[in-house]
Amino acid sequence: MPAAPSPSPTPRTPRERARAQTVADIVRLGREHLAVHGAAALSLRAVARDLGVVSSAVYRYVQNRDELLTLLLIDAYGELGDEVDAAVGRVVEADFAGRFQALGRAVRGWAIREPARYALLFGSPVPGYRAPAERTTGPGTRVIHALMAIFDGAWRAGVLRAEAAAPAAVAPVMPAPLARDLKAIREELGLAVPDDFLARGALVWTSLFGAVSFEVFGQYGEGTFAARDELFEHHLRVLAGMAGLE
Amino acid sequence: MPAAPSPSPTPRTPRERARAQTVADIVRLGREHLAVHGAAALSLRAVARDLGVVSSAVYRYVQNRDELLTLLLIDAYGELGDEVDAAVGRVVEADFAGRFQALGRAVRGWAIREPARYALLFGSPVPGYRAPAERTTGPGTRVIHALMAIFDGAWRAGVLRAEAAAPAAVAPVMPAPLARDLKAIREELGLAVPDDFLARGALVWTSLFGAVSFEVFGQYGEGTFAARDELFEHHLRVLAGMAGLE
DNA sequence: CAAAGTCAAGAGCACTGCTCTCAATTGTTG
DNA sequence: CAACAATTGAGAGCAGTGCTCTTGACTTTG
Repeated sequence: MPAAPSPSPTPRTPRERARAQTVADIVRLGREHLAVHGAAALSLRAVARDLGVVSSAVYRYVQNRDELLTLLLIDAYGELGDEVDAAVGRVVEADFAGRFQALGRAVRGWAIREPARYALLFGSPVPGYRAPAERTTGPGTRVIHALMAIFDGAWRAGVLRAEAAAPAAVAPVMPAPLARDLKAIREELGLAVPDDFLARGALVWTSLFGAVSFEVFGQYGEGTFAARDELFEHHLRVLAGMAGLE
Repeated sequence: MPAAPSPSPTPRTPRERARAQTVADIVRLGREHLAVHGAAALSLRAVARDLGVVSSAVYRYVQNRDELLTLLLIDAYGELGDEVDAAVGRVVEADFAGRFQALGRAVRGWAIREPARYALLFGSPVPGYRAPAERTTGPGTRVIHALMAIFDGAWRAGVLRAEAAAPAAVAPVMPAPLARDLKAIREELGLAVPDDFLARGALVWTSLFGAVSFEVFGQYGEGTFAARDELFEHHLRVLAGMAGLE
């Protein structure tokens, strides 16, 4: 049973230390392969070769290819979350629009710098691979939490434009099932923003990643949109306005 | 040289007819495999087995795995484009908001019904595979063209809310490089909508696919948003408002 | 110091994409 | 209609993949 012992937060024995180091090396090499060749081309044998070890040996440290993918998933979520948090933290707390822009730029910057890892997180799911929710939901929700914290802070500060949320006939009332979802989310995250802003926040969230994905995955046509930076900045402004910021 | 003769719009000789039929069978089987197992798991050998033929035989009809992917790409783009066109056409031409909603619902409906094929079109690119632009841009631009036609029609009809495009300080002036891109797009598609609406149309485009991708790729959390239909309808309304429709 | 635990290596299975050769079939043409 | 040529399918084979199992050696621990 080569499975790693579950309760090993800090390696104590020298053996555990060596083992943790080897696993870390495997993740590092896997990250490099992932960045260069993409997720579907991630090969345990190639990692083993780079590690200077025969292929079967890595199965001592990693259960299978899927578990390595999970480790890389967590690793990538962590790095993205760190960069987003750092970027947001660099803007003064009261500047909600500025924080939102910083978040958006951080996501886009990381995605462009790490297209393969971004694809692993937000692209089409790897066939046959199902991310274990209990290990990935935590790191995977940091960005949306940061985004919602900005919107919620703006609401509490009273700087969300009420007119933005319900201009003209844009349904100010939520259907019951959706209102239930929004209520659960608001309670779980300890938010105060009302339904329409919350739902708009979700749309801003998906729209942000939609714009980034289009750029990273090459969905924009060849000739169209050479001014990617300016286009994204424009989108950020419009999205901020859609959320009621600024 | 087993490559198919380029100019073969309509097969004339019996051999060409049989050949075209075999290629069609391969695409059909490939589509089924794609729908069930996903793009990365698409196996020429498996298709050959289903075709009742040895693996090397299919190379007589399809150059390699990548070309089969290209055929499936075109096939999927075509089907999505057909469904979108049909859905839009079912709404009276003057009802621009209705046409937009129909387009959005058609995209989402097809994506949910065909997640693997949707992932092939709009998910992370298949590693090592580069879609040949000369064969895929045509079928691949039908949705955005349909979307832009709706916005342009609304503009020409004078029903785009001008206030939506430039509320308060939301940059009414475009940076020069972006303005150049927008000008080129407007001229190529024969549009009349001004810059800000055009850029917002692009954002609506990416946002629509962002929302659909989140849903299809399972990016929403487990418990969150059980009311997917209502959420999407809300998003459609907000996006329509963002574009200035309605 | 010996037992227990851990490890790397190698062989092997089933699968993949793809190439090449060879024989047979098939359609076309003199 | 028969001969020819193009086309096709089969099979072997190469290099790669994930993964399992056994074997022998090594390290840590009681």
